[in-house]
Amino acid sequence: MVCRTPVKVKDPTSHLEMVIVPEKVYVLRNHRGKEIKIGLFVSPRTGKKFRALLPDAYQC
DNA sequence: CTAATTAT
DNA sequence: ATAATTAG
Repeated sequence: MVCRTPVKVKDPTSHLEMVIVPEKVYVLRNHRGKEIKIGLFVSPRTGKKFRALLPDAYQC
């Protein structure tokens, strides 16, 4: 799932709230059916990669 | 602890 | 191979 929709996430490295497009998005579903969405991001400031929770209603 | 993904 | 990510 490659996305273009910007999301507001907190960059853990710079501790800044930023609106960026996730590089990759995937869903975690445990054996009990609980789902969460994770985005893989690259911080434009540090170039560091990080993962963050996405809003449940996020679409690419 | 589990799930999926991928950078390290 | 392991960390990181969330929530219950």
